[in-house]
Parts: sequence; C-alpha cells; structure tokens
Amino acid sequence: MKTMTRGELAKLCGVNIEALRYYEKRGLIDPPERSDAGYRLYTSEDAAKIRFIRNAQKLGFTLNEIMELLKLRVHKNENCGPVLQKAQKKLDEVERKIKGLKSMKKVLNQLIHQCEESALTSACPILASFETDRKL
Amino acid sequence: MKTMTRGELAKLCGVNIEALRYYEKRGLIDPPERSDAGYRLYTSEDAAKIRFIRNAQKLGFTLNEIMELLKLRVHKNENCGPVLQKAQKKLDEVERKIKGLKSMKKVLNQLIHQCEESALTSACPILASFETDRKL
DNA sequence: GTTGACCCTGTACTATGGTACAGGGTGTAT
DNA sequence: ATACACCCTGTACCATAGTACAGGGTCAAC
Repeated sequence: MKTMTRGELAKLCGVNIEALRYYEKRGLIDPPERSDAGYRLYTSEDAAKIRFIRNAQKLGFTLNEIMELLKLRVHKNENCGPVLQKAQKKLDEVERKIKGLKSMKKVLNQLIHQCEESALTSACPILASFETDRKL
Repeated sequence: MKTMTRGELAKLCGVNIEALRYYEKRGLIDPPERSDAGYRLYTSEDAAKIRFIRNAQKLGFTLNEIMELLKLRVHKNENCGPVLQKAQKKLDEVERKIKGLKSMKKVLNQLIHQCEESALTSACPILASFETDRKL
C-alpha cells in the first residue's frame, strides 16, 4: 500500500502537521503504522478520515461529536438513524445560532442608524444603550 | 455612597461571583474601594459597568473589544465615531457568521432529506458526503 | 462564643482546538 | 561526509471566558 509521511498527509489535506498528532491523541484517527525509523506511515484511508473530520467541522460539529460520527461510520451499513438524529440535532443548533445572531444584527443596525442620525448631539446612543438592561 | 459586597453585586447583575474578580484582573472594571477587613465595596457605577459588559457580550463583543468600548465611554461626549466604526465592524462580522451558518443549514437540510428518502438503502448519505471534499 | 454564611488570596483546572519549541534521530542530495 | 529538510518525543503555551478549590479571615445571629 502506498503510504505518506505526516508532512505529506498534512499538505494533502490542508491541515497543520501538528493537528494530525493532535487528532491521534484525541482518538479521532487510529495510530498509523510506523516505518523502521518510527515515522508515521499514513494511507489514503487516513486521508479520507481527515477529510471527513474537516468536512464535519465545517458543518459545525465539534471534535467530540465527530468522534461519535466516526464510530457510527465503522458499521455504517447497519444504522443510518443515529446519524440522521445527530444531523437533525445539529441543524436545530445551527438554527438557534442563526436566530441569536439575527437578533444581534437587528440591535446593532438600530444602534448604528440612531448613532448616524444623532451625529450632532453629544451622547452616543450605542454606549448609552449598553448601560440599560437588555434581553436578547 | 451606598456600597455592595462582591456577592451582592454578582446577584444584582446576574453574574458569577468569580467573574467579577476575573473582570477586575482583566482590567475591565477598576479595583473597587475596600472595607477595613479588605472586602470589596462596589457602587452602582460598578453595577452599570457590569451591565454594560454583559450587554455588549450579548451583542457578540469579546472582552477585549468591550475594554476598548469602555475606554471610549470615558470621554464619551467627544467621539461617537470610533464607537460607530466598531459597531459597524461587529455588524459585518455578525453578518458573515450568519452567512456561514446558513450555508451549514442548507447542507444539513439536504443531507437529512436525502437520508430520509433513502431510508431503505444501505449506505448513509450523510456519512458518504463527509468523505468527499466540500467547500463551504 | 460559636456556628454558618460570606469574604480574601493564590493557584489550578475546565473546555475547545490546536500551535510552538527543545532536543534529538533520519533520509537524501550534493 | 555533511548540510538540510524532515521526522520523533514530551511539554509548554495560545486565546477565550471563566470556574473551582484550598486555606484562611470576618461578620451577624443566636
């Protein structure tokens, strides 16, 4: 089997070389075979796993969550349900985050417009607003 | 002047008691007066500052950014502009985050629907999709 | 006068996701 | 044969925003 060193895999997958050691320590990737000199020898399987990790990260999954997904991936032909559930949970979370940010956006927009309008008065509406209780 | 202890201020502002010491260490609030026994004596000014901090946090400002805002607040009658700029910058940031999350949401939604449709086939489309490169 | 709730300090620890560095071995090209 | 890039290990450090805990002092009530 064709193998790569750590630096090669890092380059191939666009991750920092140290991150690979970190993923190994965290249990996200299995300890790879070693050369006689002790060099890690990665396969294209490992590259796929790293891509999996990065893609899941891009979708907002944490490394702990990704570890769960990877466990499911091992016997992937048996149970799609748990994965679906996790994806749904993540979707809910993403939606909640969007809501919160939209709320922030609204308030910031209001403050900015107020501030622009009252440019000639002395007190800054943004700072003033921060001094009153706000539920968001 | 009426003063409060650390516990009282924490309760009043709904923050953890240790967070107050943390804010002091971080330079967000001035070291308060002390009683003969060395107890911190906070005023309603301090309460206002804590509220300011929490409100700004709710709008997505980090403690470092809030420190900047607090500095501007000191001479607030002079310059509304820098505050406006920071608010605008934060707004842009919030909008970028919303965009990213919406992108995540779309992909998650697609995956979930695909997964539901192919419920009877063997391979999970979500896991399969994580094995291919994705730009987000 | 003692109990219990509160305060003080310094320090360590949490979670998250890594990055950096020292001190040493290896592999390859010239 | 030696320079240089790369690999190994362990450990420390980064940002972010706190939380927890040990070991001690204080204050108010009963």
